[in-house]
Amino acid sequence: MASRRSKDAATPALRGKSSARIHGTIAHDLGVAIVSGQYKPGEILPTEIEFSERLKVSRSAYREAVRTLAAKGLVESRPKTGTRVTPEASWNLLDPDVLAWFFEAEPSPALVNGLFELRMIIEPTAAAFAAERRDTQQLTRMREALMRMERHTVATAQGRDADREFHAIILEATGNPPLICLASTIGAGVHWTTVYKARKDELPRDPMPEHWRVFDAIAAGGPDDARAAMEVLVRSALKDTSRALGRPAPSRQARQPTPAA
Amino acid sequence: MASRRSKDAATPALRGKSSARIHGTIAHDLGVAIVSGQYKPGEILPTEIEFSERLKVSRSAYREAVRTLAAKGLVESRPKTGTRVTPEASWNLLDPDVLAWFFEAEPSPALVNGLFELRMIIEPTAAAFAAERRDTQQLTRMREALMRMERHTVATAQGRDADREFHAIILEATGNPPLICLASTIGAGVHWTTVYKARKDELPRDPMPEHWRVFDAIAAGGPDDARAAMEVLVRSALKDTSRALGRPAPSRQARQPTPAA
DNA sequence: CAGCGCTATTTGTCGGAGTATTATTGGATT
DNA sequence: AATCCAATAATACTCCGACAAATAGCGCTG
Repeated sequence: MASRRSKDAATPALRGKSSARIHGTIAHDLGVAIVSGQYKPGEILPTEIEFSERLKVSRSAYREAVRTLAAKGLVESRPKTGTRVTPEASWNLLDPDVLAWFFEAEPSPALVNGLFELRMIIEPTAAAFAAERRDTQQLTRMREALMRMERHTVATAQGRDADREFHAIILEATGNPPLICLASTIGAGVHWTTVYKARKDELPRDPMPEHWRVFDAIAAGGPDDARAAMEVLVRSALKDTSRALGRPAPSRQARQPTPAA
Repeated sequence: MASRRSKDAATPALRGKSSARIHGTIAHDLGVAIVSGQYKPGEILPTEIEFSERLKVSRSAYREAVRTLAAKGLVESRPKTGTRVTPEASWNLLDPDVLAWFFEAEPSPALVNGLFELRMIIEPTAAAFAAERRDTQQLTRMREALMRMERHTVATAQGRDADREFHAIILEATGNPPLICLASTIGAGVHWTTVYKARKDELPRDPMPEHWRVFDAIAAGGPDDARAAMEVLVRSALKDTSRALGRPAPSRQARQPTPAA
């Protein structure tokens, strides 16, 4: 797939954040190209001079983009050798940007399945911790998030945001810094739950009762109840999506890394 | 051959390992300064020109270092405003470098405690998955790691490396990409288990029997046994260190009911 | 008082020149 | 023949100086 930034700087969709900068867009585009397999692990990118000229940007901007990717473990630069795509094992999957880049294309079933397993591992215990440690303000924010989710439904972007926020506040309420950092990872799993469910079922089951049960248990300060309620929630989410995952996704055959001149 | 690891921590000019590049050392030093609280969240760094001159490096090199830190969520740069240290919530704690920077100074008890809780959450289930999914080669590597750990003991750096490797192979054997990425995080927890244990107990308990029991269960393909054995292992590690941390062990059974109304 | 354009400041981008590092090669040595 | 070592060449790394773009804050204007 050719890069969308042709010779003329069209600046199509504004990413909203700081991606307006050139080094940011290069990092984004190159990052997506790498995680989508367009550049494979072990492969060596063109030299800085050649690639920056091809992209019509200065070497400085290109180098800063590569520095960003190197910080996330996607590439490794050394003199004489060049800049090489690192093996997937060293990619920092937990980085919010890397995860987002994965989901910009259709993510691999292994990754989506891994995220669900991670939810199953993390969230019940996190809910139990949250039941013991949450403060009243967090409780209020959880309630508001669920009410927003109920009002907008998960069919809308606002409803899905509220869903993610509810799960994020639970992690925040654990007071555990590493767990809090997993919010974006868990959030990605939560998001794709609804995507797969909407794709598969014409009449999706209402997710609100399960969510309210988790909330009630956390509000009541019952860690065991919270754990059980969250287990039910995640398990049903897993069930909703496992069939969608069992079926092979629309196959996209291996494409050559055509260096479109 | 083994002469490369003459890392002197007190050599400002000579950074060990592969970060001989200037932008790498600047990123490292600034990163450590930030996570250790020398620059606090919300604070604005000196301008690029001033800081790069103070550090006696070019603006380009300094900018690349900042780009690395921004990729890890530690800072945020905007024209006119400058480069600001972001709130801790947006720091990517799961990034191996960030975690290492934390541990270069004495990490906060909240972080260390959080890592142990994370181990408690992740590792038992990971061991169960590993018992079902490991291949024979991974089994061999686990055995070799444990034998190295036994030979060198955790009093040596080699023994501790072998310990971390054993836990990493278990995560790898789950086949779950996000879990595999957590290896460095879990590894940090494993490492600090031994540090705190050595600091507290004059005659540390032998960790090998527990490790071998986990291995045997994984080798036998018994997920429930593996989970139980790993729970014993992590729980005793948690017990060893909770006193050193000066916090009551967060065992949820012994935990008192919620103080919140 | 509110809105709005101006300005100053800071990061962002650019091009070029020279340096440091290192994979490779080929020759000298054993 | 195999091994070691020095020269080589390719590449990223560093530095410099200038200009462009963005924007927070201020002062002007209505």
